[in-house]
Amino acid sequence: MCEKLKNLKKTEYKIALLLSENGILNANDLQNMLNVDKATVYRNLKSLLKKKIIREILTDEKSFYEIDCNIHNPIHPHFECVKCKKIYCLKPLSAQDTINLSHYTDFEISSIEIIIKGICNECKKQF
Amino acid sequence: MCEKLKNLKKTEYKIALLLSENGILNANDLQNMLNVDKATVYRNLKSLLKKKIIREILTDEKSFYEIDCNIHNPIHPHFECVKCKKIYCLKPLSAQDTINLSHYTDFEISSIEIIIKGICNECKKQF
DNA sequence: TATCATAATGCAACTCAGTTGCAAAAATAA
DNA sequence: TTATTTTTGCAACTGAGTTGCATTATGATA
Repeated sequence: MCEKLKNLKKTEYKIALLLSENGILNANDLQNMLNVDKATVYRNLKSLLKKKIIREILTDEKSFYEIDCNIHNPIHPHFECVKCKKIYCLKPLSAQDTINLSHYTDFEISSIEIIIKGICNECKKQF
Repeated sequence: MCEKLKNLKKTEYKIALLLSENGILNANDLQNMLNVDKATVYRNLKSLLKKKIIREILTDEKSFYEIDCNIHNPIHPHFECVKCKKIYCLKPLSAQDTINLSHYTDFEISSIEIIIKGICNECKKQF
């Protein structure tokens, strides 16, 4: 359990816990699991994002969320299957693969997101 | 001018040209520049995407598009300023920075998108 | 415990990017 | 020219995410 997760409000904490246990989820998943209004889900997701407790992964249609405890869940690329729309978390990049951001001095960088698109193994079999 | 751009339909071609000349644009930009209905813009963008003539960059609120002529516009990371929402094209990764995708054998990869978020120089000055 | 202030929630209405059905217009074929 | 196919405009729709507001829950304070 991450230090970060202490001192959260009730619903924030529940969301953080669900994401810790289930990996990557979208707002609708969370709404169903928590049985609360979608406005409540989105409001809590926003405050968790602001506190940098969760990360957002944008896809074609909706956003997904995952916990941001660097030790337990280091930053990693995501794979989006264009057929089934499922999101897969990929292995974190190895040290030598890590992108060198030091050229980009014109920007104050706060986050990086690598999205790889294609077709997953399951869908490859089916089509 | 890319080979790819030959044999396009009229509106497809106009969009491809605008993107070649202007870099990165969104659907609304294109609608205004072309003076056509937004449905037409989106339909043409979709077919250009399918033909792999343009690339799509997803951001928080809307998508942006850029031409996909590998020589003239190689794949590169994008920077999204969280303040002004502007999208910047960054220098392509150097050879040693290029991500090694060979581990990800469970997936048939078709595209990669690296989005870096933060605050751009302009906004840094202002706030 | 009762009272007050503040924060969190539910609900409904809204926004806005993107999609879709359909009829009209344009392009192409015959 | 006429017939067929493709593209467009329009208007209505979809669905993710937001917002205003009244209600409920929480927490502080006396």
